[in-house]
Amino acid sequence: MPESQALQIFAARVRKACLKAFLNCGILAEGVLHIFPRTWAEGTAAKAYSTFTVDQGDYTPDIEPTPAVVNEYDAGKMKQGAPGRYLLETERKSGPIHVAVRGKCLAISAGHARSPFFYPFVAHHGAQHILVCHFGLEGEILTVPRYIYDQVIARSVPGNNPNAAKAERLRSFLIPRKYVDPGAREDNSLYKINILAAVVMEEDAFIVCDFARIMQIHVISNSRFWTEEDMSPGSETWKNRLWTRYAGGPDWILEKDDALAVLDGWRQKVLRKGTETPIIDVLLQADGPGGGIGQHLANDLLFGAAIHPDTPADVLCEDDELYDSFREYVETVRVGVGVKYTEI
DNA sequence: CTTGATTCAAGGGAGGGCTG
DNA sequence: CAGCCCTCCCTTGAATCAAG
Repeated sequence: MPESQALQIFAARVRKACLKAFLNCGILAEGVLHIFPRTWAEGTAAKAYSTFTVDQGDYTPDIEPTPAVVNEYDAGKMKQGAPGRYLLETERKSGPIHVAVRGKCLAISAGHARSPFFYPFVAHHGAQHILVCHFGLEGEILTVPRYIYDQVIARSVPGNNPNAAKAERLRSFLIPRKYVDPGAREDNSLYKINILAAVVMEEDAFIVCDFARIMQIHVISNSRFWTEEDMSPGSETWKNRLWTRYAGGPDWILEKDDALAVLDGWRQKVLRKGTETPIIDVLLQADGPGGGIGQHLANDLLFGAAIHPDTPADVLCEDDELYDSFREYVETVRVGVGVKYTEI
């Protein structure tokens, strides 16, 4: 699910569900962060690869001191003293969920946050972690009932890597047969799922999974509690910490003025230096004027703007009328092309 | 030498097509 | 029919190639 609009819709649904829960029960949905190093990629001799990175900030483990039982396979992949090891060794305290999206990246806060708006009289102590997801090729985030989540993570098996020793380290979780859809393949092999991390609530869990193990996750911790402000466009956290791990942005939906400025700057550069790269390829560059909108949305946008994807960038930039029509179309981009808020 | 453009590898499941 | 091979799915970033 590397698509901007799919993430925006997921985020909108989470916010709606949280608001509904608050209106019905008077509390915000709370969750804790689980990580599963046993499912993470480890790269090859020829190519280094790291699924996980962490920004510990000023967090200290004594904030969440309750010891946790560390799974042996997780411990094998994330050794004592490795960055982020504190996320394994102690129990997380639960806290309200906040969600933010920028381009193809999604961020979910979990654990011990207290919104000053909803909890004006509660002491603001404790820690919180934000899980930032970069979905890469085929990663996705799903919502599953908590009782199913508990069954699935209960048992891990060797993954499908042809190297048996490596498969032992790159593990998968076993999906109980009763949850396999009718019509799925009918052989005797195991049904597996790679859950890299999860935000776990009382009745549901958001699971971050990727059969190819190519997506990447980044955890940001803090000693002070996070706020909704931290997860909003323009905040210090938003600008300097939340999204710095992965290339991309400004977001065409949430940071439109900045995105248009980048687009205009890109045009000037093309006019000076010229490039025949097809506009579709330009939009797919994470650092380019598309800011990481993803392949499907880029094609949808060009279709909506009536511009052929293979149009050379200099043809688009040198024609005032063509460029202006494209720019005006970019200004109309909302939560997703062809998707109305009412459908969410 | 610099810059830009292109190629490649990383990952695992699914399904089509072929062979024994 | 089992088993195997091949292709598709699609992004990132390093490596390589090409042009100025």
